[in-house]
Parts: sequence; C-alpha cells; structure tokens
Amino acid sequence: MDASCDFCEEGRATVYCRADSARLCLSCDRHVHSANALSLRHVRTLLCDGCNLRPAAVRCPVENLALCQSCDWDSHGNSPIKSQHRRHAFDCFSGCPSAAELGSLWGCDLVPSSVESRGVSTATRAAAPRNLQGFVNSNGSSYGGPGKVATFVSMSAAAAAGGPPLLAKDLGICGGEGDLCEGFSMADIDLSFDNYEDIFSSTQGLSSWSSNDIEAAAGGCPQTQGYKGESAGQGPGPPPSPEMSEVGMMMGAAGLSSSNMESLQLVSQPTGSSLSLPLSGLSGDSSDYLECTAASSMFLNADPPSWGPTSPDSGALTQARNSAMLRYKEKKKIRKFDKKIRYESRKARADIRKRVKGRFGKAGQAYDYDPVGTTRSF
DNA sequence: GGTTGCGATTTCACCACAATATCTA
DNA sequence: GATAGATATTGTGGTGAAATCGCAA
Repeated sequence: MDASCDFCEEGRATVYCRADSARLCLSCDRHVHSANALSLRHVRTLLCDGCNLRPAAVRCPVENLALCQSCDWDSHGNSPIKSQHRRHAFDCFSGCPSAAELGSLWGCDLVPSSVESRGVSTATRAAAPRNLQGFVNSNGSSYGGPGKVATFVSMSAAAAAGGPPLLAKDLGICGGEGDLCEGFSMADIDLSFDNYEDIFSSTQGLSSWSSNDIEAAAGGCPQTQGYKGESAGQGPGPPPSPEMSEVGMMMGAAGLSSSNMESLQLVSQPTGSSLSLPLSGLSGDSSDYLECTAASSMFLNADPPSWGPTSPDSGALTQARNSAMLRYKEKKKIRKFDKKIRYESRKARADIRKRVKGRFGKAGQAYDYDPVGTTRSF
C-alpha cells in the first residue's frame, strides 16, 4: 500500500525526512526543504518499499527494492536465496539536489533521453532499471516540452551509445557554465512531479536488470558500497544505531548478555562459516562498536545467523532461543519509529552535551559522561 | 481464588542551554 | 510595514527512580 504525502496528503510519499519525521512526495519535499536555510539541511532518504513507513536503509538491486532495516531482515533474513543478495546502504541527501545527484546517490545515474537521438536504441532504453523508466509516460512519449526532454536511460546505456551525458544547458534549461544547476534543477523543468516520482514507483517487483549489470552499476558509483566496505570506512564516528540495536535486541531476546556469555557465535546458514565475537570485555568502550559493527555486517550483508543447535544436547537451549526469537519478533513489530525530532540542531547539540547521571551538566561542571570523547572528568 | 514477594520490564522526570518564538520599541 | 533588541519558551538524550507486569509460592 502506498503512503500518501504527509504534507499535501495527495501525492504518493517517496522521501522520508528524519528531521520532520515526515513522508513526502518529491514535489512537497522540494517545497518544504527549500523554505529556508535550516530546512535545507534536513537529511532525507527514500521511503521503504516494504512498509512505506520508515526510511530506507538499504537497496537491494536484485529486487530493485529500497528497504528499511526491519523489512530488509524480514525479506532477506528468512530466505537462504535472498540472503545472498548483496545490498547497498543508502546515502541520505540534503538541500535540493539535482536528479543527477540523486541518481548518483542512489546508484542510478540519470541521463536525459535525447541520447536516444544520439543513438541509444529503444531496446537499450528498455534495459534501463525500472525505477528510471518513470520518466517515460504511459504512451511512450517523454515529459516536458521541446528541449526539456525527460526520458532517462542508464549511464551504462549512454556509455554504450558513445554519447556524453547531457547537461541541463543541452536541454535549454540552465544558462550554461557556472549555473547553479549542473545536470538540471527540478525547479526549472516543466515536469510534473508526479511523473518524476515515477522514477521510484516501480521499485516494487523484480527488476529486469541482471545481477552483472547491478554489480557493474554499483561498482561504478562511488557513493554506494557494500556493507562490509562501508562499515570499515566509516571511521571513528558512531555506528549505525539501527544495526546495533538490532544486534542488541537479538541478544537481549535470546537472553544473552555480556555478563553471562563470553562470546557470540554467528553461523552462516548457506555456507556454514561462522564468526565468533568475543563479548567478555563489553563495557561500553570503543571496542564494543567494532564488534557490534562486525555482527551487524553479518546480519545484513548476506548470511543471517542460524540460531539452531550447535550440539546434540542443546534442545532446551534451542527451544529457549526459538521462544526468545518469537518474543523478539513480536516486540519488533510494535517498535515505535515515530519519535519526532523537530529540530536537528537541538538533537545535534544534545548528542554532544556532557552529562551527569544522564542529566545535562552545566558548562565547566564535573561530568561523568562525554558523548564526544567518552571520557570522564573525574 | 486472593495475597504476597520478587525479578524483569517499561515509563517518565530530570537536567542545561542553544535554538526558536514572541513581544516591544 | 520593516527592523532590532529583549524576553520567554521549547526541545534535545542518557540515566535512574518509580511504576507496572508476570510469575511462583
């Protein structure tokens, strides 16, 4: 079921704004987030194709679906075949990016279609990912008036045609060199945003792309990386909290804690390979992050853990685990994701404020927790 | 069946202060 | 009506206490 835009309540919601906790159609997204400098900084991402409620965290190029953590697990975690799908993390965006920038962010470079006149065949265009074909309307003609053609094909198709990507100036949209809108700006196009949203409309269902195409496309886009690569490259910043909480909830649901076990054994279902994570030293220091990140990579990359017995006499333990899994799934269903963050700036400040027993401490006062340095003043 | 005890889980108030909103000149 | 300055209000997250729940005796 498609979600309607929280702003106009008419268009189909496509984008999720974390700052506003709002689902917006692209038209309203642009309208709302071009209002002032602050709203321009709101971080947005695609809406989950599975639940249409939460922001998409990953993209499965095989199924051409954008999924939140929960739906990703539901979809890929329970199927040995689907678990092989290599998913890519979504990059968020802010401001009012051009379609080309969005395409780059989401691993689908956009090229205007007068490339067709430069030699891209209809057949080649048909091979473009379905989520790009929305730029062609139902009767096959493209949107926009003369010079504002908006049929898009994949970058690979353009490359195959030997033609360079078109810029907005080619379409008579922007002034030329130095223009703010490289590629093109949505504001400058006589293009129905409803149509524009069709870019993403066909993310439901299977793509006609082959897995080779997908890998090639993903590899050619520096903004999208596999989970393991991304985790390793994230630097010292905080880990992706949904992933960590997922692991934490799994551990909690299974009755596991750092105090009653020394390691967590993750077993890959299809391959049988396993990863043992030392847990005895978990105490909230930075090493926890590394281990949890590794664990989350295991969960999300391809191989869901098997909770089955590891020894013949562990039947009771298995039963307890299954029970815990059921409880976990029940709780997962009713988890609340509608926490409203109205002001990102305040959240950012709260995130770095020093605390005394969880309370905000006065500047210069002794503190027992510094979110930035994770140090104590005494 | 009603009561009590206890552990596990959930809910909520607290804090400081920058950001934001509102009022006044 | 537009602007500047002063004042009032809001919102943010981790922690711990209190409240609630579930179960057994």
